Amino acid sequence: MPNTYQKIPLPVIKRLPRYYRHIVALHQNGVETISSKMLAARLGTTASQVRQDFNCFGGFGLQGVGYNVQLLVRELEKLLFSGGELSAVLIGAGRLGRTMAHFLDVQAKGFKLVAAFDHDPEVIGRLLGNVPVQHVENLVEFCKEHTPQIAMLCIPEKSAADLAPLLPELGITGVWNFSNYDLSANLTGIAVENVHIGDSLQSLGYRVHSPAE
Amino acid sequence: MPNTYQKIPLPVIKRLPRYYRHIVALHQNGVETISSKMLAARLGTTASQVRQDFNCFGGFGLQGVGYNVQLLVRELEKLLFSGGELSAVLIGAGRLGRTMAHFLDVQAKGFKLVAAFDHDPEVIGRLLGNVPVQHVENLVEFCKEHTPQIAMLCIPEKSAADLAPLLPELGITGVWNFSNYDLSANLTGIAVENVHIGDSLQSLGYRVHSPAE
DNA sequence: TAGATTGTTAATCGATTAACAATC
DNA sequence: TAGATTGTTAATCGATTAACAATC
Repeated sequence: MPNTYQKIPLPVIKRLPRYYRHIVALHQNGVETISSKMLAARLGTTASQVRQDFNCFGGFGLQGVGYNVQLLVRELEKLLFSGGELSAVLIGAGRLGRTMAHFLDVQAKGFKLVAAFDHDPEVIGRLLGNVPVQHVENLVEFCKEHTPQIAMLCIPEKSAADLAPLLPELGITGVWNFSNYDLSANLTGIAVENVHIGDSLQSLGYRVHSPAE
Repeated sequence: MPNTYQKIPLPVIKRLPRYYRHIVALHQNGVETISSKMLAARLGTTASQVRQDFNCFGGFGLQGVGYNVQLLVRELEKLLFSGGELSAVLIGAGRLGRTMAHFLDVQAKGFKLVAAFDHDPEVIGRLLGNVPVQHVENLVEFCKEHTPQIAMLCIPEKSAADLAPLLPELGITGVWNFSNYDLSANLTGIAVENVHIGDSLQSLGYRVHSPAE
């Protein structure tokens, strides 16, 4: 089916988790049907955007009626979680890395921590969940054997820059990047999600300081 | 000077920390001058964008020559850090909260952790840096007395929803929000920076799963 | 002076919002 | 049938990119 495919804009994809959270909440409150207008009001957006977004995936709604909440839950779960559990390796088991690995493993749905790596003897051997931190020199062999899909990068910029070119060879298909190194530009065929908490905080500082608006 | 003011677009503000990082690196490498073209290449963006962005703050460059790196460092530091150190309180001293408070206090420039609050007896009394976790019932009084500027929200969605309307009264001018509750819509006059790590991970999952692109 | 590169205006692109015919 | 609300096309808005005159 060539040319049938329609690219989903990234902004839409990034809104999916938020839709999902709100729809699940509605479902738990026993709401059975919701209009784009009411959903938009909850989310602080416009009814147009809700309809446009849902229609990227092919109209879940019923004209004159609205959206069936249960169906919406199912469709969003299909979008977000079908395809099975994703296995993740942590690279950099410092404080931030350990916290994020715990988050992924325990609080997030659809992900599993399968290994953790560091070069600091202080943290090697330490347990994250039931995964022990290994020396990073084992990383290549581990990936060859277990083919994890996700790499969590919680290492300094310099180390990330060194590691980046290796990622495709390791078979990694998604990177959750907490390092300052900007991966997006340098990788193709690998999904990258950058979480630059330092930048985030700095930009907040600017806005608090600046007289503007 | 009415109407002279020109609003800086949020996307530009969010790029400032990244410019700053790269410019500092150049400065440390002894680079004295850089053109928008070369800087853009480093950043993976366009020369046009670099020039447009810098010109929001009034041309730091010299036609025919480029940008003086040292001057750029100074100007960006003026933008990002002038106005003095910002004091921050942590609300929610769980694992994520403690990690982020540590980051803000120790790794980030221009911020200082001055208090931490929770309601869990398990963590109350515990030290973060040299700040002990207090019971959250002390929050209002603490803010009245010490007027911290930043609140770090590391609490569940429900608690954040309850807390949100209080923030203006507390004199908070910036929120670094790690809760799922979407503050942006509900606050005016307070800068909000949302870090939705759960959403971030979920959207990565979608992109890894989806056949697209 | 000639070459380079900025500051700034104009053109393009994409995302958001509005409008409305289709239809439950 | 009338009212409501979607799916979808059109209009608007803002951000990014391109172009070029100003000027070092």
